[in-house]
Amino acid sequence: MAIARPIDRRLFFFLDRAHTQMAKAADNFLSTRSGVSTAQAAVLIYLGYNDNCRLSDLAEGTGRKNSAITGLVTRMEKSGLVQRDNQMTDRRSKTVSLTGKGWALREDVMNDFRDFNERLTKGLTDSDIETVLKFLSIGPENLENGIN
Amino acid sequence: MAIARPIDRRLFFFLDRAHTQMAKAADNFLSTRSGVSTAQAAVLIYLGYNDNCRLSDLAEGTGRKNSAITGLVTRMEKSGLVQRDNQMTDRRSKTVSLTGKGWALREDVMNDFRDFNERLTKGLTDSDIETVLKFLSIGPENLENGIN
DNA sequence: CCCTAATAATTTGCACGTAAACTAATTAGG
DNA sequence: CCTAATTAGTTTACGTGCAAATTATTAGGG
Repeated sequence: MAIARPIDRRLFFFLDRAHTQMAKAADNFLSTRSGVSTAQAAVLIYLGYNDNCRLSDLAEGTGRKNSAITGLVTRMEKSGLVQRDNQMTDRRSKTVSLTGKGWALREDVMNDFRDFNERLTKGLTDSDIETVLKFLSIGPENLENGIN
Repeated sequence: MAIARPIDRRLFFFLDRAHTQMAKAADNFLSTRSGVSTAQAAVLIYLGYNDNCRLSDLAEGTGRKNSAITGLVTRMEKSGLVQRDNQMTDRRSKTVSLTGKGWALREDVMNDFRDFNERLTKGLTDSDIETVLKFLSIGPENLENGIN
């Protein structure tokens, strides 16, 4: 019943709520501006750096599973932001690339992110930010390994 | 094109990826143990402190909308963890309470969280954790206000 | 007292994620 | 060369969230 550091207890609740609410806030921020979701924004950003990559690369790069990417890319294809193409060298795989519309929207999204990041880091020093980054990046590696 | 602090750029990516992956890790951690999702775990925890509350209170307390709670509670009711009851004083509202099975599972979940928090904070000092908490709690308030 | 406001919960339609099963194409080993 | 394993992508079934519309009940103002 007694817990060594009471701070530990709070951390989960903050994480759970922050996880839901920051995602909501980010989604809200973007959708009232560029009119795109965070998930789709991440795709736009990634493709800007890795245009014409395979679907699997996009999944890997954005931290999603292939099945999630299938639906995501399909929706974005329908709104004319990206396009699928068959790869000649390997007929199993397909590539994704930004359309003109996709490139244009990516510009807006990048600017939105700059604003969003400014709000996000307001009141935090560079050193604080490093700590947060350390925390955020600790999650995936450290947590998954201990479980399997 | 030139960005003042390159650290700002990374923050979004880390946030997006961390958001997805930590939730996944937490879900994984819990489901391979107590066999419950993070969303349902949050309900168990909350009800432990506020048993027999209204559905709206549960929504408020867990940071979700009523419509999300309706489905969540329905699923948990089906697995026998909680139960709905009509409130006599106000026939519009219903209350939720933990069943015996729900109380038992909550115990496990509390222990899982303790372990999870330990992994989560490994390598961070108390001061680091305070910074992270500051960051996590900055989100909701600061972000939403600037938009509306 | 009645008609309108507000409130509690639900329903509907959509976005987004997973896991697991499946199809099709490629690669590796006997 | 042919079969077995692997890989790429999709499909299916489901959990979880939102916003907006709907239903039922309560509360409040004329």
